[in-house]
Amino acid sequence: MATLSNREIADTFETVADMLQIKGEIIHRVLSYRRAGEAIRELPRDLHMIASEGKLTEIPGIGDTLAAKITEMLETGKLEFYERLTKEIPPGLVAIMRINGVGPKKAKLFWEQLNITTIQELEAAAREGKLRDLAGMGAKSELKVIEGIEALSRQTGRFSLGIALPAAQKILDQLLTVPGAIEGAIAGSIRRGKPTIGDVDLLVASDDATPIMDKFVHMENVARILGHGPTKSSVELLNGLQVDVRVLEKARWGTALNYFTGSQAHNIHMRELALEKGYSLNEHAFSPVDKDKNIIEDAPKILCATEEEVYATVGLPWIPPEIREDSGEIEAAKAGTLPNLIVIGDMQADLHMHTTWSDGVLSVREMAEAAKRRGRKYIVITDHSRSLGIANGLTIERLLEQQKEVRMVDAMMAPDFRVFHGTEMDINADGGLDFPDEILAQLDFVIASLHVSLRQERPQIMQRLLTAISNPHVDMIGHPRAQYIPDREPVDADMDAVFEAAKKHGTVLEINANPRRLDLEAQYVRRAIELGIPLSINTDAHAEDHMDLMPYGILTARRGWAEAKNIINTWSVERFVEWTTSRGK
DNA sequence: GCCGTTTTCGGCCCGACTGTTTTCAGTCG
Repeated sequence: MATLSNREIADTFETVADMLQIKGEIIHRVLSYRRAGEAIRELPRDLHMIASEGKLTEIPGIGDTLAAKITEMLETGKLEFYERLTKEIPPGLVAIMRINGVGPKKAKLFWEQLNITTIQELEAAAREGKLRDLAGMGAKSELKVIEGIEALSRQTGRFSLGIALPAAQKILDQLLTVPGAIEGAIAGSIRRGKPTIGDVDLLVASDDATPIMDKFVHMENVARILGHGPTKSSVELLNGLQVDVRVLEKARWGTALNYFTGSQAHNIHMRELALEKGYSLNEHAFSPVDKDKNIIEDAPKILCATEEEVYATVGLPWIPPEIREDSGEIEAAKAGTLPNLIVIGDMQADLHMHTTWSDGVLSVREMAEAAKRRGRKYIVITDHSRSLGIANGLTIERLLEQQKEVRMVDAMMAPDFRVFHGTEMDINADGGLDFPDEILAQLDFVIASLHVSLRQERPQIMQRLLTAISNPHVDMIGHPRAQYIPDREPVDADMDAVFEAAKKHGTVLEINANPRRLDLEAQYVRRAIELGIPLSINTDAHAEDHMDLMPYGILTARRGWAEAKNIINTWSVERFVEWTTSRGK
């Protein structure tokens, strides 16, 4: 039977939303499909499982109608409603809407007036000058379409947080050198710690926007100016990254930072709360409204210089940016049950790293000292195992040889700092583990990870993962979904079953802090915590500077509502030793 | 199409910028 993944169903709903919008459906119906698509995309559980429990309508944004459509897709592999729509609206128009500056109205215009249904046809028409005479179009709009198509072909999709965050900081630092710039912040999805970034949102407080905007659009790495207004400008950088800058007065910093941090869903919820309190909220201020929700012009507005004031005005405590997704954080804030999210200072240890014994660039001693400089109290050396030839994986003989060196370094650095010996053992393609139990029993901490044959079918992947999770010597699964951002999709794993097994065997699941991984992702972190599964945040460092990637792991954990108590490497070394010992080492 | 200590019907967040317009529609976030 045809089976669809959460992602394919989310894609279908979002495509349906676009098609309905081209049709001119009322926007709220369109948004329902779009919101449902987003909700499904972020779901930590398989829709099959939720459907079999009859709980589809418990997903926020899914009612009876959409639940029935999900069920239809799960059972038949397709959606009749979508099939019908494709006969009415050419699917190519959905792709045309991805061009910057082209929305549903223009897509429909090009289609109805010129019978254009693909990006290729649109580009040809634009180059022949056929678009400029259409109603509402002109020579400039025609040029924008061409530029938009060129930009689209350059685009490599979303950027990883590890690329976007440093780039954003660099630009912000430049803008803050402009005289009159008082304060700056990175807002948007970077501030919320999302693993992939669509565009960069920067905020600068100043009484004079002009010089800041000028500096911004004339930076040397700007490929194209997308907009240049008095308070807001946008550019596309040479690497394709889009950056937006807003300049505002310091007195409105709180509302602005809150608004531009998002998420959009969180903002909408905040504005609804504001209306309940008798105010219209925007990025500038709270404005008193009458009972028809019209702004009372001469009534004094409330300006907020800090985010704390914004939340206080709607009767809430400040909510950390990482959980502003309208996924329960506002309800938790109301109830006084916001989590006490983990911070970098809670981290006592790094349990996953590599040395020159396999594919790292520093010795055991050098890694230990690098970790100590960063305030860690203990580490585990976990080089690759024998089957991973490309990474110079350790044979049993070399592993035991390495253990002597680790013990020596540990003796040198103790008691202030401890170095333990472990492995990052491959879970082989045939489902076997790369070291026998009697060898694993001699190690302090055992990670098992998937590195090869990642495109296997779900039954093979699950057999491998469950073998590793249930082995009594395996303490942790490294980067459990084996994704690589943005190029490689995660393995096809049944995460419900992974969680069930991890819970049963007390096996730790890793939050790999490398920004190319960030695996587990936040929605799975949150689910694992709900189920009481121990987690760990590690850098997987292959060099000294990789140890500085820990904050990315912290961001991901915070997005998953993690507190220090959920993360085992916040433990003292004594507790860690006690725990590994209790696991039969 | 969703949702409900204001509602099972009637609501559903808000503004900046652009390009085409003579006062605003479309797009984006």
